[in-house]
Amino acid sequence: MDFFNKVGKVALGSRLRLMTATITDDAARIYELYGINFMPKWFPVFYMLMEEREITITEIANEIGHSQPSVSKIIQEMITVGLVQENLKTADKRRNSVALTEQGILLSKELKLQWIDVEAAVESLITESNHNLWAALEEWEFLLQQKSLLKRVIENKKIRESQDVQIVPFEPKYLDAFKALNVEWISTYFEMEEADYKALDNPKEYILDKGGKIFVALYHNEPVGVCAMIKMKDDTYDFEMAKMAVSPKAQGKNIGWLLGQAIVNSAKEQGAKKIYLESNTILKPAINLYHKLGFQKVSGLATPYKRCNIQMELAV
Amino acid sequence: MDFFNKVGKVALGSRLRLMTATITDDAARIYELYGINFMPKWFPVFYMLMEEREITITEIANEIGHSQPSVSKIIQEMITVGLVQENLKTADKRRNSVALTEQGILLSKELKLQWIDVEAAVESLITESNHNLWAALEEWEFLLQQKSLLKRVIENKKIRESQDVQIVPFEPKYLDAFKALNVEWISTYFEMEEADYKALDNPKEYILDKGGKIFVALYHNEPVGVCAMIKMKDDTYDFEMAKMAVSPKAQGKNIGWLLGQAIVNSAKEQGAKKIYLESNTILKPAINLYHKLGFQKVSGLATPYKRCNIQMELAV
DNA sequence: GTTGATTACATAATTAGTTATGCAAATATA
DNA sequence: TATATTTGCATAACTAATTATGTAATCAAC
Repeated sequence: MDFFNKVGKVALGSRLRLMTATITDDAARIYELYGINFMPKWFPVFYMLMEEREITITEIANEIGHSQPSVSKIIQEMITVGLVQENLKTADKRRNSVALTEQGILLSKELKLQWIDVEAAVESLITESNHNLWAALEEWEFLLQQKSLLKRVIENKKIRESQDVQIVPFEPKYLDAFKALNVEWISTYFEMEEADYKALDNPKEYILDKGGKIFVALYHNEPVGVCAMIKMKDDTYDFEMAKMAVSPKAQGKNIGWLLGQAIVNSAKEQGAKKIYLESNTILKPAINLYHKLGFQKVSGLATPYKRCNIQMELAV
Repeated sequence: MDFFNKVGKVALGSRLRLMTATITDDAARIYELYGINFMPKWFPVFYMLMEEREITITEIANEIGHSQPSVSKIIQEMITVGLVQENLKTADKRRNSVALTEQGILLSKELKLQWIDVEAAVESLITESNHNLWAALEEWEFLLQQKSLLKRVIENKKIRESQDVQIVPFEPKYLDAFKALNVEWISTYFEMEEADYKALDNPKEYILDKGGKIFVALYHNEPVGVCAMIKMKDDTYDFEMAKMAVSPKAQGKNIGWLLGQAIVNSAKEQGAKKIYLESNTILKPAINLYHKLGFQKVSGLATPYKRCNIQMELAV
């Protein structure tokens, strides 16, 4: 298809669909050719019955990767043409144990001959081709099980969008954003406290003038994330990472990571040894991010915040 | 899937179906992720509209390999959500020329970003894998267009079944079969003639004793095909190939070819130079077979048969 | 030993496509 | 130029799957 070369690999799904359709169409004609009264869609179920002699519907579904209702219907169809018998006595009355009838067993012998020919035809296609479709499918099943297409796309989205994110130092024009972004999440999960108002209303006095820094994340030149590093008077810690906030509208763009990295790098440049932070375990994505940045849990330090139930540190 | 390794390549269709399902399922979730109100199945149609600006439904269908009703429905769905407009004035009033609306064009810009991410994800899968699924699909589309799976299976069936066919020399016990098989086809297409009865009733006298031969094709030890080589008194030709008959029940097993080969080989062994035959052009498969065996059309020879309207020869 | 959760299955509703059919417009043909 | 054929499309009917839902049987936990 010329179409697919034009469109590119986004059309993988469509291309697969078409290939599937051509193959199954031919499959139907092949059964006709052999004069066998058999529907292609019965194949995987029938095959399981050939192998297992007696098996339940759910077992078949799990094995062949169909839904249970799908197998249920196929079994019913095969019962009406006399290939399968059901309700073989089992202890568990919910289970519907099914098996081939005499006629089914007879048919399986005919089918085996046909499958030899089909297998040979597919083999010949594989031999003729440079790219092994069968092997590719097997490999892709594995790769997609490891990490789904969705996950892979999310990753790529993050990377692409984080390229549009700029991390810049604080300027007075970001004063409102610094407060608003923090108030947004704090008041969603907790309550604003005295210490919050101090820092958010007077960042110059409480953060910058004391040797701290604030970074702002811009997405398309809009401030969508902020984070502060506050100079500590402590012996062990040089800076506290605090007031990190990312707008919900801009989530999934790696912004937290980029802000955290900016803080850590800046601390390094200033010769810091250790960074400290306080948080709450209900903020799972945040805790996750801190872990990724390298922070480790510590305990026992004094804090002015009620909402703090976890403390972490990072040796720069 | 363990199932597919157990079953083997007959299950290619099923395996493709499952892969298609997983990919399209994820595709739907990807659109959700980007907050785009767009159905995966719209994709190929929408893409064509992006490329072509104005295009008819049948044109789209042909290009993307869908049926026309499928495109028709998709277009209608996209019209109801305001992405597409229809019935742009054309000279030909049957045609329904469609195009993106302003809103559609706007959406296409969002979609392009998403497709970049999907393309990158597929690319990464291709890089991670040894077997290139995309390339395999392209190659298989080509190979199947050259020769469909059905045709390939038919070929394999012929080969397998012709292995069960034995070509043996005539024996008295095949006398009835020799006559019956010939009467069957002659009386279907023509009328039995004087010369037919002579040869079929007394093959010993009219064929074998004069230095000719008869071969019988056995399928599961049943005589299902016959063919005679009759010694000719002519200067140019050594033998006439005649009375070839294959039971309709045993067609498609290459039996004609095997009988013909037996005749040709036997003629060679006896040092023959040229073989002759008579036939009728309404027997297309037979004429085809003679061509494959190497026979060429000649003309102008006398014949006792009314039904003869083509004469052929083979230089051994 | 009752109650709640889980399991096995059937049935119903939905989905994304397909063929089949019908009709009007356009084209070919006698 | 009348008539037959072809084309473009919509609509209907069907297909092969899916999710959603309901129900009886079984298992688990107090």
